[in-house]
This record gives sequence, structure tokens and C-alpha cells, in this order.
Amino acid sequence: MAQDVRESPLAELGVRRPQRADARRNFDALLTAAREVFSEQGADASLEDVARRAGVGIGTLYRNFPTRRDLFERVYIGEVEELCAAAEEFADAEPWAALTGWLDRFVRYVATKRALMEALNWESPVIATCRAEMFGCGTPLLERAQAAGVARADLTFDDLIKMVSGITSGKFTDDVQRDRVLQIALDGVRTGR
Amino acid sequence: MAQDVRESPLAELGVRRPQRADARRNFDALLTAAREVFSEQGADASLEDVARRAGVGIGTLYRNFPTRRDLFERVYIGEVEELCAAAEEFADAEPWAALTGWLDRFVRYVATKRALMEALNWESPVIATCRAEMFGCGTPLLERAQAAGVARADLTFDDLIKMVSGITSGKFTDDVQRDRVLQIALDGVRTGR
DNA sequence: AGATTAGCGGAGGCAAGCCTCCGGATGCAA
DNA sequence: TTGCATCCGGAGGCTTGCCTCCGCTAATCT
Repeated sequence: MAQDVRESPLAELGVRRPQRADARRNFDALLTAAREVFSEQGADASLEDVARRAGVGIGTLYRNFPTRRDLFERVYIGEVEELCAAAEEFADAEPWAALTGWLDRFVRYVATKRALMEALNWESPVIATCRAEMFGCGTPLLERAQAAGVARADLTFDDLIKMVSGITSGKFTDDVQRDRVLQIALDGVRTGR
Repeated sequence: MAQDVRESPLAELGVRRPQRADARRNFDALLTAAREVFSEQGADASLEDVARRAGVGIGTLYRNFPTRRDLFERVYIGEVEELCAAAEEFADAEPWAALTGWLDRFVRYVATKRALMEALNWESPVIATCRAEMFGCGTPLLERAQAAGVARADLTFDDLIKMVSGITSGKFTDDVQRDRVLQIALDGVRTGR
């Protein structure tokens, strides 16, 4: 079969965007509001809060996202899409710089949404696909660093992700401390110097 | 003033144990139940669940621990006491082995109670004292390692705790992966080799 | 043994969030 | 412009957990 222009598999997943203009506006407002509310208050924030912040009735929220999980998933998909886009920027930097640069993005985009990822016990096809996608765009960065001999070989991408997201999920007194700690942990990953 | 036999400052804190035998039994049962329930279901588990598991009426729970916070604090104090006791076991081992050995205990005792620590925003005098106590018993282990030249000098005990507790708070596929990742991060801490 | 009183425990009022339902509004196509 | 399919939104019923209150029980003292 001919190879046509392929969208990210992520686009297929999740709740579909509605047809009518006003409905689309509300849909997007809900998504934005949900992102904010969840990252501020955690995954068990009130859905009425989300609707309120979106300037929309609670009924509208439930019509678009019948379950809390649907909303989670859609927000999560958005995060992953952004993260994957970021990976391309580092396609041709120095191997080590590329890896750490992307991890930095990873920290910014994912750390605050940790609660979200945890709430979704990663069984669902949506989460599985998202993880696969993220791994797909991040793994090459690690492999390139390993091939160049600047990252230790006995480390999977999964290990690395868990290390970084674990560390950054903690509360630090300031970003300086967080970066210092992260830096030290990454020193354990680096080889050659 | 004469120096009398000094108890740990932790003993002074928190809700006092009641007088009558049956009351003490209930008090202890509640504490045990709370420990279990919180570590299973997180910090916002139902207090009625706790009372139920302790085999005690909800009224009894509230008499002993007027607020949810009181219960948290008392449980937390217990954890820290155990952890401090563990530190003494490593008083005269090799510096690096002592440090990592204690951190291993730290992982076991604290990682699952993470939710608890987060729920208590560390302003309260109880938490402050507990942290101080824990730092007091852990810091010497790090300093000894630094003095022996096996741990990098530009690292505070606070950094270390946050790194370790962050990493271990994540979900790993198994303990093997968790220990591998932790090991690598600690390689970043180690010097001299 | 009897009195005293600390302690027990659950019924029930309250608050908050979840989700449904349906009368009314409105974008869109003809 | 008109008609209708789509969409809006919040009132309200339901569940769940919080916490108080008070009549009863039984441990402890003398």
C-alpha cells in the first residue's frame, strides 16, 4: 500500500474534537483549563472547577469528556505531542548536549503533570501509545550518546526517564537545588567525561 | 540545671497517649491502622476506614486525634523515630557502606509514606523537629563519607535526601530496576571510586 | 462493692463533588 | 430567513466523607 502522509498515531487517540464552532471553542477552553487546574491542584481536582475556569457549564464538560479519565487522557496526549516535537530540535546537536537538552524539556513539560501520569494506570491503549511515542522520540538521543561513549551502556531509556522524573517530582527549595541534584545524578550516567 | 536522662525531642511532640488501659489499646490500634491505610491508599484515605480497620468507632478516632493532621503527625513521628534508631546501626561501618546502608533503610521506611510527608506542609513545629532529628542522625554519615573522600563535597544532606526520595518515589517495574537506577545516581555522588 | 468518671461508638447533620437530564439557545445549511 | 440538529448549562438527586454529640459501658479507686 502506498505510503501517504502519516499523522502521529497520537492524533487518532482520545476524544474527538466537536464539529460546531462554538462547541470547538468550549472544547479547547476545557482542555486548557484542565491543564491548568490539574497541574495546580493535582489529579483529583474538582471537575466543576475545571468547567468554571473554562467559563462553561458542568454539563458541557461531561458531554465532551464523559469520564474523568477521558479528560486526563486528552490532556496527557497534548503534553506528549509537545514533548515529541521538542525532540526534533535536538536532532543534530552534540550527543550529550542533545540528551540533556531534551531531558530539560522533559522536566519542564512533564514534572508538574506527574499526578496526571500516575492517575492513569498505564494499562489503557492511550497511555501505552503515548509512552511508546515518547520513547520513540527520546530513545535515539540516549542511544546516540551511548554510541559516542558519553553515556554508560548499562542503562535503558526507561531507567533514565524514571530517574529524571522521580528526582524532579520532589519539592526543592528552588530550581537551583533541583538542577544541582539532577546534575549530580546525571554525572552517574555520564562516562568518559 | 543538671542534665537528666534526655528523651528524644520527638517524644515530646504530638498527641499524648491516653491513661486507661483500654484507651491505650485503642490508641495504638488506631496508629497501626492509620499507618497501613495511609501507606496503601495515600494521605486522603477515609478516616472512617482507619477507624474500621482499627476495630474502633469513628468517635474514638476523633477523640484521640481531633484533626486529620494530628493523626498524620503522630504516624510520621513514629516513622522518623524508627529511622533514627536505624542510623545507629551504621555508626561504625565503612563510611560509604554506612551511608548507602542507611539510605537503604531510608528507602524502605520513607518511600511508601511519601504521601504523608507531602500532606504535611512542612511549616508545623512537629515537622520541623522531625526533619531536624532525621537530619541530625543522617548528616554525620554523609560528612564522614565526605571526610574520607568517597563522596563529593559539593552536596548537602538535603540534596541527597531529595535525590533518593525522589527516585524511589517513582513507580518501577521491580525492585531490581529501582536499585539499579538508584545505584547509578549514587555513582554521581561517589568520588575516588 | 459501689461510686466515679474516662472512654466508647455510631446516628445524623453538614459539605462537597459527581453525574444526569432536559428546556432553551444557537450555529449552520438551504 | 427559516428550520433543525447540535449544543448549552445548571438544578437537583446521589454518594461519600467529615465531624459532633450524647446516652451507654466499664476501668479504676476507695
